[in-house]
Amino acid sequence: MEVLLTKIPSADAAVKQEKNIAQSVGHQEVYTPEVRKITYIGRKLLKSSDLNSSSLNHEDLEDNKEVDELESAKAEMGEVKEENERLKMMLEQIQQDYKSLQLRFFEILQQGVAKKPTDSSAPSHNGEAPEPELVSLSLGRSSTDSKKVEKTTSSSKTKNVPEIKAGLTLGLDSKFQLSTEIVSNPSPENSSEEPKEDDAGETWPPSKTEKTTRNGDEDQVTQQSHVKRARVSVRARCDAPTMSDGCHWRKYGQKISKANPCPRAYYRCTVAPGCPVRKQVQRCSEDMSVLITTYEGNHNHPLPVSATAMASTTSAGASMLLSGSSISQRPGLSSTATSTLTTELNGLSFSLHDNSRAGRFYLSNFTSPLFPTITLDLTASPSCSSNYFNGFSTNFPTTARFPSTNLNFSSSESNILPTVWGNGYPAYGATPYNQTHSGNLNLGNQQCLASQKSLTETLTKAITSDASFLSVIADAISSMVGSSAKPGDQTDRTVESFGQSLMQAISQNLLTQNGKESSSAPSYFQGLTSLSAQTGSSLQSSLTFPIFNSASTPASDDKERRN
DNA sequence: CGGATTTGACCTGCGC
DNA sequence: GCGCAGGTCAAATCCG
Repeated sequence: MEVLLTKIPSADAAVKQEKNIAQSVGHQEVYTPEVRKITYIGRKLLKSSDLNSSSLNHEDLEDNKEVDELESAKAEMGEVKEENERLKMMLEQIQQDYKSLQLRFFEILQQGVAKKPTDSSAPSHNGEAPEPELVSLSLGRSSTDSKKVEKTTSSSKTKNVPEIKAGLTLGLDSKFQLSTEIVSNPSPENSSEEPKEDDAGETWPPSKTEKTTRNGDEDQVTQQSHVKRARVSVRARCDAPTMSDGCHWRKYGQKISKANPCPRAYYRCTVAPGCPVRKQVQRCSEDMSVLITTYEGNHNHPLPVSATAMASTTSAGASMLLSGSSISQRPGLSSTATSTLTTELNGLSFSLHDNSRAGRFYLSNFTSPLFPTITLDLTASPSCSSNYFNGFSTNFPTTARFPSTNLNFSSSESNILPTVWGNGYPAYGATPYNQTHSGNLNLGNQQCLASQKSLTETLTKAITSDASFLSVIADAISSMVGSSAKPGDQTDRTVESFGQSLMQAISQNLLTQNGKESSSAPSYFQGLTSLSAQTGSSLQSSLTFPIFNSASTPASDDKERRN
């Protein structure tokens, strides 16, 4: 009987320990092999205790064994607890770093755009252009490269060079040229619903109908919403007449603009009647292989799966743009000198440029100056990266009212995206861009060149072959930009951990957008996972990236070129 | 025959 | 007020 009395409490203790382990582990959300081991031991003890309770003829040796196992289990439990504490502290540290970095990022942004109110006030009287902002967030591009681009851009144009307040380009240094122009009107407050426009069904632009049906006050409101409407542009190398974005479009007009000899086609979303979303498609005058697509408006209907990625991209881009605009209007912030902040994250160079004195201007030359435009530039080739800036800068309207933000997702692999967004049209693998693949990975750290190249390739593939990933990046940046900044934070590690912040934001957006979908993860995502794992981010491996492949491709390109 | 595209006309905003 | 440019409309046309 004594044996039974001693064994039963030990079994109870094992059960209690197992429960405690489960509770503590569940609370910490950390499941280590040690925990599983202890749990297994506890179950084992409980099982043996049940057996012993039924048969009272076991020896004391077995009892001593169990006691020893229990002791060891207790010791392991203590270790696990300590490890959990360490992990918890690490998590807190990472969160603090992320927050501080985010705050620092916004400080830099605000410093970059703070000069705008003081500068734009005086020159506006002289008819000069208000200075748009260009926030530069460069992936895989060293600061010197960025400066070089800026230098070439600014040097090539000395007259009509409005200043850039701040530049944010997210690019992989490469020769691959892909960019798209998306126009979207979702201001943060209007992105979900735009009663005045979307509810009306047909609203873009509302000038005609509203003028006849609304009074003056409503016109003011309309004008305000009109001003609020943001455009997101994406430039892409594409031989197809239009870029596949998953939606169905109907062409309703075509015009030849003054600045671009290539005709501009106007499309209207026909997925649902009354959808206010329009898009403009125009080829780059400098490089006919570059297709510039401009989206504007919010879909008032459920989107096909293949169209959600681009829609989220436009929405995120527009949100980012509008967020930046609001920041730029903050008063009381002193201007800062041109600065370039660069950090290297696992071989990727994150550059933050403040071009407040760089004297550059970035605005789409074919989008109306009435609309704030964000350009997602995935190109870095001579014709559409540096020349892209030059070309636009020379054609910028001098009365631009809104800042333009450029996101440069450059890639050296020029053959990736066209095969995806170009509806399987022949890729640009034969172009010289491919030959400059690794030579332009100017990441600033020769020691990590191999890993840099591999990571750059991974990200490049992800960005260029899948617009969903692009949207994730846009969302990530949007979330970072859209957050409120708090002054007075530490500045030492902010730049250094900026890349971590970005990657965390990307990871979070990845999980948010794709976490519930399951499919085989693309190879580039595996690379991203490893990249993110090294930066303290957590990624899951079961993500899916829908590819644009179902959109209509109006066969009007030849006819357009005829005109 | 129905849907999509073309294309000239028209509207609107802006600068001079 | 006029001219210009961007954007849209709608009849004509094309195409599967």
